[in-house]
Amino acid sequence: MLRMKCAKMGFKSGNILMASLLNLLLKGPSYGYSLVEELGELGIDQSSIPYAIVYRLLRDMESENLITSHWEIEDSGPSRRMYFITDKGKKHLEKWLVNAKANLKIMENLVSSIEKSIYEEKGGE
Amino acid sequence: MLRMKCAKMGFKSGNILMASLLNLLLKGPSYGYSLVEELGELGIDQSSIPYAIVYRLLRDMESENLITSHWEIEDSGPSRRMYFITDKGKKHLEKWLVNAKANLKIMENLVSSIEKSIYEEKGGE
DNA sequence: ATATCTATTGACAAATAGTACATATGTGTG
DNA sequence: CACACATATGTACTATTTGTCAATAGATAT
Repeated sequence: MLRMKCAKMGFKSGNILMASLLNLLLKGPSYGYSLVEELGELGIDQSSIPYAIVYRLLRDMESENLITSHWEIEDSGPSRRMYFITDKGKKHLEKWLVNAKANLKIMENLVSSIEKSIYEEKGGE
Repeated sequence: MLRMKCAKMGFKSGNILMASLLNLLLKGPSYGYSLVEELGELGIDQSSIPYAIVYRLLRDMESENLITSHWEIEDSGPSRRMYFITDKGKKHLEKWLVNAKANLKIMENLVSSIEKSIYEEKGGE
């Protein structure tokens, strides 16, 4: 708990960004640039997600065989590296989900414990 | 969102461990070795919390004035560095709480979105 | 004596995240 | 045409954070 230790799931698995990307790719293949925008459409402050970080993460995920890619040459505009989720990626996401749900409960407990402490500390009771 | 970027709260603030420690110190002063055990009593796998990490974090927190400390010489056993939460530490914990609650909602949304995707992917509908 | 428990710390290594810049194609505009 | 701009990816470097290992030291038990 506590640190959402990555080692336990292996490979940057505590990473929420990775889970979000796998989630998007589960809905269909996509590429780096677009994925950042898709995240933005989900109400996430896009400026907080540098492209370089997403690109790197995608490459790391590919080297872990969670996704695969190939070049897609466009008639207009630069080529895109299209990514596809693999079976391993799907399983990984499912495992992440189980872990995340457990972490959520821990966080909820911590939050309510802190709320109680603060209330009591302020002379509630 | 997504990365629970520490920079936003400043100083390792995404750290759940830190919040847990501040929470314990809000209930009363304590010292490193004991704090690890207190965390253990909360059902947390103690082996996942190396002492070195807690000790370091406490020192970092002190250098940020979230806590203060002084040596307490025991009649029996080695001396202990007793930590006390400061007003700044209390305020910090309150701010952390607000942020954590927001992050919880984001995580909940992500989790339910992933659950939905997986369900549909598996031929639910 | 020497092993074990309590208690803290320092030094180093590994993992993760962030910044800054480089590259290249295509489109629109003056 | 020259230039800016949007699309698209990547590399190199830096900084931060986390994890591991060993050292130290007093007290207690065998």
